[in-house]
Amino acid sequence: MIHWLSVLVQTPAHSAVAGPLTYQSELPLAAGSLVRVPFGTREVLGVVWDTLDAASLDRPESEIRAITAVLEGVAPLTQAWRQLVHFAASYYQRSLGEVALAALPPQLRDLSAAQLARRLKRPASGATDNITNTPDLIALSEEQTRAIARFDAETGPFLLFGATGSGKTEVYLRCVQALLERDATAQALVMVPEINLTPQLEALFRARFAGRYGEAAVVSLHSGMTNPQRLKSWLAAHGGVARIVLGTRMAVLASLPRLRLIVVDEEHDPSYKQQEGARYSARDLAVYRGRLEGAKVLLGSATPSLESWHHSRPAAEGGRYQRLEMPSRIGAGGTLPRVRLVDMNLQPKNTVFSPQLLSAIAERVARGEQAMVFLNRRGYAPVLACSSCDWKSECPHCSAYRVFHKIDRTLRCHHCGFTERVPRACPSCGNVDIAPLGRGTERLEEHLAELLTGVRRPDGTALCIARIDADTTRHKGALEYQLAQVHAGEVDVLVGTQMIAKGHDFRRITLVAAVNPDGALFSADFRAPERLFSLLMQAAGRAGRDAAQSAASEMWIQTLHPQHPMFAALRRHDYAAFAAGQLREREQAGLPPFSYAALVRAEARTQEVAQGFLNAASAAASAMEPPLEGYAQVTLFPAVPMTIQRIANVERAQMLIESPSRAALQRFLSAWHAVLQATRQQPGGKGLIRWAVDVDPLAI
DNA sequence: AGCACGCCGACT
DNA sequence: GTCGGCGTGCTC
Repeated sequence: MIHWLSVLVQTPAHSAVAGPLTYQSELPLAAGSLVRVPFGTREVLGVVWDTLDAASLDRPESEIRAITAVLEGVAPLTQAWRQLVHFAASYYQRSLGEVALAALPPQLRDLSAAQLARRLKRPASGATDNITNTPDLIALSEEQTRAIARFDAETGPFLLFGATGSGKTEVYLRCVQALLERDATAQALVMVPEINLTPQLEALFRARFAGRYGEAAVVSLHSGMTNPQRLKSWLAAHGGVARIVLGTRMAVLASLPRLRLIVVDEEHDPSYKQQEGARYSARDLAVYRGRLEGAKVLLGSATPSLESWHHSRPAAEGGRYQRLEMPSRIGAGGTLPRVRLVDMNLQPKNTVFSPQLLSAIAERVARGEQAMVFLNRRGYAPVLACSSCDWKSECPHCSAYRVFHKIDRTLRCHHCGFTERVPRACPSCGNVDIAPLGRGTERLEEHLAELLTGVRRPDGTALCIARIDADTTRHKGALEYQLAQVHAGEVDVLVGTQMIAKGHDFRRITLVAAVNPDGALFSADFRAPERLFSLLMQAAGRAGRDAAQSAASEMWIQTLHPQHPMFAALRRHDYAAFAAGQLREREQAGLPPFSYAALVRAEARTQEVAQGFLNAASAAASAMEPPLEGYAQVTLFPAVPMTIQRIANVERAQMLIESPSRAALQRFLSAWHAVLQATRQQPGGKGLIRWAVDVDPLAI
């Protein structure tokens, strides 16, 4: 007997074969089964999406090919997982096949059925050496106890609003622990924003749970792992062996048949939004998945996203999340670092380090303490310029300057990667006097070393300055090595980008400084103040984590706008006041979370083609009779060049679509999809390289 | 997206 | 005479 199946394969987002494909099989196969199918000249991995009856076939039976193999030994994916994939694909306007296949480990796609069978035969190493000691637990603070009690009693979703150092991680651990003890098969998913943060998280969870549940019970899932490791973790999660899955945003789509708890740490972090392919928000999908699968969702942050904060307002005002508050730092009487603003208007122009800040740093070093200096710009100088003509180090392929990296004397484009040796003389006029403009971490480190020469540690030895950014941590293990040096006290002053602001616990740092954060204050991006506030709060949180020192720790901010209301809120560590102000502004301006937005992006050789395509698709939508679903409730703006207009010789344009109704925006986008696709075939789409929709974009 | 087919320049 | 450049077109 022949069985007809609809099967998802990895089809391109906007091609003609975006939907499930029809295959035949001699064996009946359940939805969710993994199969290998012939596809053109290749054989690819497929997910059985549905079973079909002969009457509903949309093409002649003779044209339908048979599946090649079934991946036996891998249980079919659950209905809940398929529903999640369906939601993600439709909400973010991508094909089912793209989302489903991207959620599976890459090696599963590459391995033939026979190879996989061989892999599965290998016994899982580290057989569960059960029933060892439970580590001694430290006493919880009153705030932690209360948060956990409410978490147990209520259904959520929860927003754990906890100051840096208030012990959010311990709350996650206890919530996971309670779940695993209560339910012998339950699984928990714990997400962090960055790969860098997974090793320390894994160590923590292992120490707490491996003794009782075995080494195999804790697995990680992130893109920094090798393909065999990822496959192994994925299979452990899919098979229910892994009880705790730790990972980055991609983990939200992992197969977890017994999922009962999802933790999203640092939920405000922009890294949770995927920036290519299916541009999903792992935080938002976590909330959706929790509701779908009956898993509790716990979002945690000291500076929540305004969206989550708004959702956690009192239920009487329409809030949907339960807010759990932990305002106090553990130990040291709960003191948060003192925030000091330096008015740079009172300094000579182009001062990098004010004398006050310098002497404060020197003082700390002399006392044997550590200081940390932030600048969100790597390299030596963002631009190199000729002093006699108007030559600047523009990238020939992008509308951006190439950054001067002194260490290897190169000009590097941070967008397309184009790298050249620094020219000896100005390429335009031959003048040999070409000079760096502005400063990055490399130059900051150099400058600081000059300014602090002569400063000694308590033992009389010279001070040591180190830098941590994407350039110094390119090699595997480099970050860990550098962090260890800081922890060991070999480093007195640490210079770096936001990489060092996130998550790492530095016990002896008592001073944190942001030397030039002003750029974000008046940025065109409406989320810039939110990001800056969060970054500065997080940075401040690095200072004085050691209870004995936190009373004396300081956060220094040099700014030309000391009267800006954001700094007033920061000074009081008053996120609530800052958020209230921002939300008021957003409401008045009709911005998220009070409206919903999507962007359509287009790429072409010329700006005219890219914008022309978008405007043509927009015009086509407005000419539809009857109007497209939801059209009356959306606003389409004219196409504009993107902030970085050209990258790698590709011109980029975008169009904003806005609506007060999320549902209307959704309906419109799905209806408009076909119009966009048709526009591409018409003269208006000639020369278009690609287009894509970004729902709930981070920046507009 | 792959991977074919298809039609024009510099190599053994 | 081939190897190979990437332009267009298809994949149940």
